[in-house]
Amino acid sequence: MRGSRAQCWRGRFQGGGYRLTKPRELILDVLAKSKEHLSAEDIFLSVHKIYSNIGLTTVYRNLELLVEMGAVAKLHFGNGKASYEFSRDGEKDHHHHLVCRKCNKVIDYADFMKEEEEFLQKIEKGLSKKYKFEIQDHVIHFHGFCKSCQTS
Amino acid sequence: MRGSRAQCWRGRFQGGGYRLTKPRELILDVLAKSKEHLSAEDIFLSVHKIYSNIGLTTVYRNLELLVEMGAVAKLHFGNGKASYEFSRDGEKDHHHHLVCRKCNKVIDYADFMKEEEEFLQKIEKGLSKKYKFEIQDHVIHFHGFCKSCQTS
DNA sequence: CTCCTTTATGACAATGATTATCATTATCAA
DNA sequence: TTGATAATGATAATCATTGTCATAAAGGAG
Repeated sequence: MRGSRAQCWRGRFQGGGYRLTKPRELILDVLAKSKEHLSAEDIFLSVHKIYSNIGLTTVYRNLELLVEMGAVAKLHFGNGKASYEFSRDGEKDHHHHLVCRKCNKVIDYADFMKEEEEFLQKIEKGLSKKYKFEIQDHVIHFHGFCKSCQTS
Repeated sequence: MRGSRAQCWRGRFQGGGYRLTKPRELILDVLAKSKEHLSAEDIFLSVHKIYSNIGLTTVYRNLELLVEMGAVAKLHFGNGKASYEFSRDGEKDHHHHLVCRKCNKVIDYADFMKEEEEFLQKIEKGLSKKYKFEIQDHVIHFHGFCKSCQTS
C-alpha cells in the first residue's frame, strides 16, 4: 500500500537522475490531495504542518522540476502569484477554467471535456505538423465576470 | 484621418468616466502597431521614444484599466513578466499561442481559427448558462517544445 | 550495512516586476 | 476660462521568485 505511488514517482525521478526525497514526496502528496490549484506558498504551508523543516525555496525548486517533467502545470490567474496543479497526463479529472476578471475567482469545469479534448487533439495534430512543435499540454481559460461580479 | 480612432477610444473611455490623455493615446498606438504581445516595459520604452515624460507607473495603470475594460488581454508565458495584447473583440487578427516550455518562445497561430471560434462559441454558450458566468474572452495556450528545443 | 559521490536541502540575501503614495498637472464640462 | 476631478510621474514599498552556499540526505558500490 504505502509507497506504491511513491515507487511510481521514484521511477520517474530516477529516470532523470533525480532522487525521491521527503520534501518531494510531501509536495506530491499535497498536490494530489487538494484537487485545487495551489500557490507555492499554499503548498509550503501544507507541507510545513507535517514537516516543519521544509523551506520555501525547496518548494519552488521542486515545482519547477515537476513543471519541466511535464507532471505539473503552472498557471496564472490574476492574483500575482503562480498556481500549480497536476497536468492532464490523460487523467480522469482534467479540466479547464473560468476566471473572473474582477474577483479572480476560478471555476474549474469539466463539462464538455469529451468534446473539447477530441477537438483539441485534432487541432494539436495540425499545429504540431505545421510548426514542428511538440505539444504536451494545453491551457484553456475563459475570462469574464462570475455570477456575483456581474453588475448588470 | 488623425483622431478617428482616437475619437473612438475617447468615447469608450468617457463612457466609464475616464479621460483620453496623451499617455493613453500613445499606449494604445504602441499596442495597435505592434501585433506582438508586449511587456509593460516594452510599451514604456516604445512610448518613451516619442514622449519621454511617460512614467512606467502610468503604463501599468493604464494597462490595468484596459484589461478591466476588456480591451486588452494580459497573458503569462514563462518569463516572469506579463504580456499584453489587444483582446479579440471579434477582431480579424485574433489568434492563439504555442508556448515553448524550454526557451519560452511564443508562436502566434491563426490556423484553424474558424473552427476554433465556432467550437468555442458553442462551449461558451453552455458554460455561461450553467455557471451564470459572463464570458468575454478566452485564452488558449499549447505548451511543449518548439522546433529548436526538441531534444530527440 | 557502511562509505562515498552526488544531488538536494534550507537559511538567507538579492532580484525584479508590480503596486502604493502623494504632490502636481491635465482633461473637459459648464 | 475656470474649477472639480481624474491622471500623471517620481519615489518608495511590496512581495513573489531566484541565486548563493555551506550542510545534509539519497542510494549505488563494496
